[in-house]
Amino acid sequence: MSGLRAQKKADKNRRILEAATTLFRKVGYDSARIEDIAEMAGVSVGTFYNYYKNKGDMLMATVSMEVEEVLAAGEGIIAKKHDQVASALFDLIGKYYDHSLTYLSKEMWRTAMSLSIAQPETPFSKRYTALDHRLSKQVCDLFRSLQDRGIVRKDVDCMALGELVFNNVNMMFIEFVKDEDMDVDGLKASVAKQNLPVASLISVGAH
Amino acid sequence: MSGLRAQKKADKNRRILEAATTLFRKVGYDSARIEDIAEMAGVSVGTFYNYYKNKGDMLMATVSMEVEEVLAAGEGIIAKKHDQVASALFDLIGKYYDHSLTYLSKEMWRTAMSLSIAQPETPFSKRYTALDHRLSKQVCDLFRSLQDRGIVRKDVDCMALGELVFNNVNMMFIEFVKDEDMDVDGLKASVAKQNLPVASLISVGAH
DNA sequence: CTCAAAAAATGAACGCGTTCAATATTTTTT
DNA sequence: AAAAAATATTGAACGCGTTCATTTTTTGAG
Repeated sequence: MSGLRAQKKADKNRRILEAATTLFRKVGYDSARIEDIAEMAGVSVGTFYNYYKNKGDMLMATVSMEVEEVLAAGEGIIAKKHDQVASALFDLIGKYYDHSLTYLSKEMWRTAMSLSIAQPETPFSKRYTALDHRLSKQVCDLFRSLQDRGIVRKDVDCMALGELVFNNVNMMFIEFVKDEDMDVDGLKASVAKQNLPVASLISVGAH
Repeated sequence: MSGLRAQKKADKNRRILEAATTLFRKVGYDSARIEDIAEMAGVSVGTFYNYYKNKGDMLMATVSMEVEEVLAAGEGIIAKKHDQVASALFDLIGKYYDHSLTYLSKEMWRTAMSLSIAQPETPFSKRYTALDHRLSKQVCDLFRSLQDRGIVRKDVDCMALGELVFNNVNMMFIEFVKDEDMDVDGLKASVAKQNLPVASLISVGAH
């Protein structure tokens, strides 16, 4: 039987991933030791490193899942027939933020962001950055969609503005995960306030 | 002589700081081992930890110096009599970026940012965040100053817009330090492009 | 079925940041 | 000036992520 090796491999992969995510959520990323993850998965420490390049790599699976789902949900929001810039932005960004803690804790987000900044040449960082860019592009797409439907002024550079707005969304999310006391509603309110001048200025018919 | 202890202390403090910054710049933050810093400063490893809480704390001294100088320079920019929003922003932000690599390398910036995100409860992170907020406030101040002088429309929320613009400046700086190939001019050009729609929309008399 | 090559698993050892009990130095008290 | 108290220094030891030489398991050819 030639599939025995592949089967064992898939099984171990699953067990390690399961053990890691369980422990990350239970005791936090930092306190979850590789030794513990390996033990819970029923493998040795060395085997862990056969399946994952390092501890941070384990996070990326979860981050990826999280962001992919958010991107899919975002497409649905963009397809809607919004009649206001501010509310369209609020919907899209709200979706991002609402979903953000589904699989990841604030501590896990902090670790992921921290890693992606500290070691930009790693696959981890590159994948993280790529996901960020897709989110950024989605905000641009929303502006363009609104512009096509006559909600946003024709003379606005949607790409530039989308990047600006998304970078603010992202930076505010960093502040959010840095502050254990801040809740999603507070975050959404702050960002909505920051977006308001922009929304009002680019709206057709305003002023 | 009662000052002997204080004198020795100050001397060691200076030697450690000097050794650390020298090594950080020479071999990079990660590769500079505490053991090496201690040896170069002529003290033991334990003594290093008597003077600095941890390795990251050593960075904060440098980051502080860097940002304090930038803030001072920023005040000068704000005091100028600008007649265009776009060019005023370009001046202020350009000053930030031009100064950014004076004392710190990209790697040191990455480490500092990474630490401030990963461990938000540490004094390091709190000081870093406080510096960020002062920079953000300065951008708001610039908008308000332009508004007072009739360059920016009266109905614009300068606070909200300043935060938005600064968060973009900050996020773009993160991308900059993550990419060893990107230069300051490229960074300034990208951010200028992102600011253009905003500058144009809030300018008095435009449209 | 046998055996050699390939693939995978293992855990002891390493590197480095950090801690802490023991030691040394300086200051204060008498 | 001697003893006691306060403060500073030290480096061996610890924790944990990561590596790697060795051992075990699986595979496919003869």
